[in-house]
Amino acid sequence: MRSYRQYCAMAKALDVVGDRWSLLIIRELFLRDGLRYTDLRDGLPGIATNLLAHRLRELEHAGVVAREDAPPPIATTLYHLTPRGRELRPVLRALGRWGGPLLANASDDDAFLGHWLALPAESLLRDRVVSGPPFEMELRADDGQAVTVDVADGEVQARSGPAEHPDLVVSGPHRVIVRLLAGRIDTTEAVTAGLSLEGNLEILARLGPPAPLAQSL
Amino acid sequence: MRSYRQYCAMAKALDVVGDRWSLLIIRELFLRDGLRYTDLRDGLPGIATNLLAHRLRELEHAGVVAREDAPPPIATTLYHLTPRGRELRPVLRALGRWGGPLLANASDDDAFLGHWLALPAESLLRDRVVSGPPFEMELRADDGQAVTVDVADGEVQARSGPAEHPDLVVSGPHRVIVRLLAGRIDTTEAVTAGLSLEGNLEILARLGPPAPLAQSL
DNA sequence: CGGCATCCACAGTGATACTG
DNA sequence: CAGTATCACTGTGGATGCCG
Repeated sequence: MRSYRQYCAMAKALDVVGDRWSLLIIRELFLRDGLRYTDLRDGLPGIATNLLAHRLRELEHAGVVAREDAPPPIATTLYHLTPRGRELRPVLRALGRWGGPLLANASDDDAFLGHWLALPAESLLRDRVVSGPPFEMELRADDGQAVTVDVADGEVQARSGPAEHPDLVVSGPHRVIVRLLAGRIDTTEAVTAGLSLEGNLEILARLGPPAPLAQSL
Repeated sequence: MRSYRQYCAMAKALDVVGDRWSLLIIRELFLRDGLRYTDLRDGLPGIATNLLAHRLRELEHAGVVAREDAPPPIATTLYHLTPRGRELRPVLRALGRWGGPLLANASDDDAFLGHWLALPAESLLRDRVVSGPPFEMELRADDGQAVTVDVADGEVQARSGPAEHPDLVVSGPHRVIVRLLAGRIDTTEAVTAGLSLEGNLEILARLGPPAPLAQSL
């Protein structure tokens, strides 16, 4: 993208991350750091491969992304966020919160990947019982990809991958999972809509209330 | 912009505000709400007029911007942010904070407009003496445009336009003003670099410390 | 003058094919 | 696996024209 050529912090930021696909590439690296080129491509349905290669070079040059020649057993290069790139987290979170309500009128044939569930999980859930025992929840979308949500000490952290000892496993259509996370439906309605809940259901009461914006999901 | 077609809140947000110029148009409406078309164009150096018209229609359709037929004396239409548009504030702030350090290596011929000073003023300044008396500071960049900074009760608010009874007037080259706001230079250095400070200098000590990111300005 | 629409040259984008 | 090459297409920037 050509520069805006404005002495303004926002314009300068957009000069770096305002290109089409750039922030979504960074989203993927946030969700699962240390990705191969093909993993990135698979995580970005719709991107053209030449464009991904071009963006990665731009972001690397801007100091947001770093490539690493993977350690011996693997013969590939891995893409990481630099510390400077990780400072984009507030930008991603603000965008995600603002965009949440727009999911309500999403198209049925929008692409979806299970590891994306980590985003609404972290942005919509709160631990209401700070003194409660830690617990682990596994979200499993229809594509089989699992996300682990760790709740402890008032903090909610989500990461890609299955849980070791989940107290609760939530699996089913991704749109139902997201609406449950947003508090738009309760567990009864979720089960009716095709969700499967296995484990300790009571821990769900500990989560929430969802952020106000989530109400429109 | 064509949609990313991903069931992801970030992608949906970028479908709406990810187009080139869109977030900068919203920046202008944040800084000075109720703008005429030409005011908007003048506040966005480099934009093509047809593109501005196109973006405004898209943003209006998305519910971010609303147009208003101005009240009788004036015969023009004014552009506003809707409540939904004003919810983009966290996005703009996060972007501005991240982009701040990039101003350090800005080009000398980057465009600048005085009312943009409201952005670094709000993002970099803090009122350290919550119990202190309110005061007013006027920033006046080289283009003559003034920004008023109101400090009271631990809050810092900046708005476009001159101050009624400024306790301090800061005028000079915009890059020097920004570096002073960021705490990269002190008043002595600022004056050496061409800044003029008129009024009560001691109130500057009440402002700051600047956010960590600002240190690289 | 404010608020666009039209036109054009060019840069960015997307789909597919191909290569080391 | 990790890209590069090609090419049709679309978006962008700049200039200019139009109309109340």
